[in-house]
Amino acid sequence: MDAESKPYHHGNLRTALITASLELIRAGGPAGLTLREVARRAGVSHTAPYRHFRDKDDLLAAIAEDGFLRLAAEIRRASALGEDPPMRLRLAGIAYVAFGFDHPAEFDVMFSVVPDRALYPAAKAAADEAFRSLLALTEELKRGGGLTGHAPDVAARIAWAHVHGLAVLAIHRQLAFQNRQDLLDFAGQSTLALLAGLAK
Amino acid sequence: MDAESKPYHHGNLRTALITASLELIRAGGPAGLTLREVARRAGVSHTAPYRHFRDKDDLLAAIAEDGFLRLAAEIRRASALGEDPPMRLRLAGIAYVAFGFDHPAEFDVMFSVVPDRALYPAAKAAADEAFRSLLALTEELKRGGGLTGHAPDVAARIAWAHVHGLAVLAIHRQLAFQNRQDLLDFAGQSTLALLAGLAK
DNA sequence: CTCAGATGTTGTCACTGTCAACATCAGTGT
DNA sequence: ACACTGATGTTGACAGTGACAACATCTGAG
Repeated sequence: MDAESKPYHHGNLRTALITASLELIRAGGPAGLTLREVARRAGVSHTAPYRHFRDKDDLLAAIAEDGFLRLAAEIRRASALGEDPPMRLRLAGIAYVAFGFDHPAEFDVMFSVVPDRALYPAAKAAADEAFRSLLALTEELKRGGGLTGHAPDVAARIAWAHVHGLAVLAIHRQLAFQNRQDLLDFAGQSTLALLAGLAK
Repeated sequence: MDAESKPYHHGNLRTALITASLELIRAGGPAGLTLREVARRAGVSHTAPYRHFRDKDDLLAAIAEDGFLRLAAEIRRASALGEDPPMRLRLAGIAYVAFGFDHPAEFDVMFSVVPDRALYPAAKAAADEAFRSLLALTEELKRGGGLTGHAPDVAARIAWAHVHGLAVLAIHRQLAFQNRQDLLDFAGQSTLALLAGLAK
């Protein structure tokens, strides 16, 4: 085929659809996402997406899954740079907030758009993996003596809620930060305070 | 008019529309909200809502405003029961989480559905009032010596993010609580740890 | 080299948000 | 007492949407 003619098959539609979806959500929020517009951007007919996703929610679940996998990777990457357990947990928390700030569209989809995660096992599994990355760090903290009075899984949920709230509020501009660095500095302070409290 | 005939004017449409909207969101999430279905439930034609709300977002903003006002009231009510500043702040935090758990539909709308709060001054004012209720408590905490190393407004934002994350994750069933009381107990533990950290 | 399954298209349907034009009512000024 | 004006509600229309069914095209396993 020459450069002008389009092949009947796209070749990489599924990925292209996810990419286009993220663009749309970034531009107009979750409400700005339209299967037909997604198809248009991928240069494909308005029902082509149904060959790759059962319905709109299924597409959102795929985006969420992808997001969780990348979040988990990001947490592990960042925490590995820390020199002791408290520092590793803090770096993980800051990475979480940074991920939310850097990928607000994915983040929104990951936590609020998908209706019932139980219906989307792949997305659920990815979310669980992200949580386990955090849990591993509180378990390590416990062993290192930096955690008294709380079980590691309790501490993991506390820490998760903490950074999650920060990320959500920052994304929706409730916290009036000027820039990314201000937010991350704030996350650093905030997680430090929480760690002090968890240590006793 | 007798009981069967409908008057031409509804009499209390605005309120009825908000009530019906909340029912719909509770049942089917924000995506389940449809202006036409709302109108149907209020027993009114499909364009009647436009006499009370500029468009769908305007209706959502009204729901958000109402929610923030009730949240602020709830925070003040609960915190007034505490005997010292740390306890008052803790009770406020628990009340925040309880509000999210008890009114998940409103909560969702308040924080994620309204696209740009700046366009809806009434909703923004209500949100600011809720935040000020929290800020008053951290200022009091500072005066009482329960807050070192952070300015009251920083502490207020940290506390807000903390309980907000808890509420959001609980609403979306990420935290696997069996019931309301488990969640509130958890919020109690969690805010205690944070307060300890903020005290130094 | 065939042909079955995977991938993409056309056409259609019920439903949605919104607008314009019109109908009815409630209350105020005289 | 009463007319009239603004507030409230209705009818009808339009373009855009998610989803389905029927059909077209391609690809690779045997």
